[in-house]
This record gives sequence, C-alpha cells and structure tokens, in this order.
Amino acid sequence: MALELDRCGSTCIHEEAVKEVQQAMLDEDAAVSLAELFKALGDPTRVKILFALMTRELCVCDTALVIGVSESAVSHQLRILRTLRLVKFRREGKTLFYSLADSHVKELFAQGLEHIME
Amino acid sequence: MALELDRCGSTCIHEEAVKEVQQAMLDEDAAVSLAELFKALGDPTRVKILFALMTRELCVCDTALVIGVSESAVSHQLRILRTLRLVKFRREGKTLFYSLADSHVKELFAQGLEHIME
DNA sequence: ATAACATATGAACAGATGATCATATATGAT
DNA sequence: ATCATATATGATCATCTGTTCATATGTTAT
Repeated sequence: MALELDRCGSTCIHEEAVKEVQQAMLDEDAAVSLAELFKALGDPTRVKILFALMTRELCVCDTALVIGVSESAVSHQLRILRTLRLVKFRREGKTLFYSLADSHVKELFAQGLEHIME
Repeated sequence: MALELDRCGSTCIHEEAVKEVQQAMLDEDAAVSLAELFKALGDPTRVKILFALMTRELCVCDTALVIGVSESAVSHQLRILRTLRLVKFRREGKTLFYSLADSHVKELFAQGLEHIME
C-alpha cells in the first residue's frame, strides 16, 4: 500500500488526474474477465474457428479441414471457447455441431477488423 | 496439402458446408492481425491501462499508480499498445501523456463487457 | 458385445509472455 | 557540463500457451 504510493517518487503525480481516473476505474475482477475474453480471441486458430462459425455451424472435423489444423487441436480450442460461452453445440448422432453462442463475437470481430484496416 | 485433405478420414466431411465456409473465410494475414489485436487486449494490466485512458490522458507515472504496477511494467505494456496503434502520446517536457488512439477500444470494451455480464 | 467413428482429454514439450531489475535515453534545471 | 527526473529498453526467468501424440469417452451399426 504505502509502497505503491511511494514508488513514483511523488513529484510526477498529477493528483486530480489520478483521482478522476480511479473513480471511473474497472475493478480487478472485471479487468481479469475482460482480459480472459480477449485472450480467447487472441489466437489465430481460435479466430479462424470463430470466423468460420460466423458463416454457419460446423462439426469438429469440418472445422479442422477448413482451417487446416488437426481435429485434436480444434477440439482443445473449442473447449476454451466453450468455457467462455463463445460457442455452443448440438449433438446429431456421433457428430457435434458447433455454432456461435451469441452475436457478441460478430460485433467484436467487426470492430477489430475496422481497427486493423483503419 | 494432400495431407490436410486426408487427415479427416473423408467419411465425416460435409462438403457443402466446407465449401460455403471456405468461400467466406478470412485469409491468414487477417486472422493473424485480428488475433494480435485481441491478444493485446488479453492481459489484465493492458486492460486496466486502456480502461484508465478511456477516462482521460495520463502520464506513465500516474498510470502506474492508478493500476498498481511498476512504471517499467507500464512502459513495456504501452510499447505493445503503441505498436498496435491502440494508444498515442504527446510530450510535455519530460512527461509523456498517453491517450487512446481512436474509439475502437471503447467499442471493443463495451461489447466485451456486455458479453461478460450477459 | 464388438467394431468403427467422432470427439474429448491428458501428458509432454517447445515457444511465447509478462514482471523485475539494471541500464540507457531524453528533457529540463542548476 | 552535471544532475535529477520521466520514461524506455534489454536481459533474465518463471509461468503460461498451443500443438502433438496417445488414450479415453460416447454414439451408432453389426
């Protein structure tokens, strides 16, 4: 506590700015949750999986073929995406069809692509 | 190439689905760029930095104080955010004031928080 | 029950990541 | 020029990540 307050020397702190920002600041849990969500979107394989699912639902095997990685790798990544409720699935016989859980991914990708192409 | 096509056995492939998705598919570069962007947002420290900067511009020292990490750590993370053009800065004497580069971060955070609180 | 198929899971390993510490750069004051 | 301040950078290291390979689970058909 005291350590953190001292760290900066004290000469360079703009008190008003710090207070203003601290009041509007995100709490730790929210920051961690947000980071977890974005981290899940922060891998090319998972981006491809999600983008593929934007077009239509796909089984694991087809997904693996489309994005060019092993089925095991896809399955591992889908587990992560499931945990964060980014995808859902339905069973049809031996096959599991995965799809986007809600529209947030589409919106996030749209914003993300906008930024990249700026 | 041939390896990838064989990998799935061939029995489980739904050809139409695969073709339909492949046509709409993101190219490799775009997938990597998108992933890089989201990866940059996928760390609690960087989330806090960006969220803090949503309120107002801040110098490195104040940022470090607000989010409770060392100035060096903040500087390192700001470098990553600068590289991805998520933040920009202006100099005033010895002090560098960082701010959000554009409005995409706000939109992304808004969507992200919506998803988390669903 | 057995076999085949679709997917999931666990272990393991190489590569990436983020904080820390030490050092360097840049600006302003003396 | 020297010094103090604000920030940046490089090296190091423990931890995390994603793929692979081997194995397990669950479903359908025989």
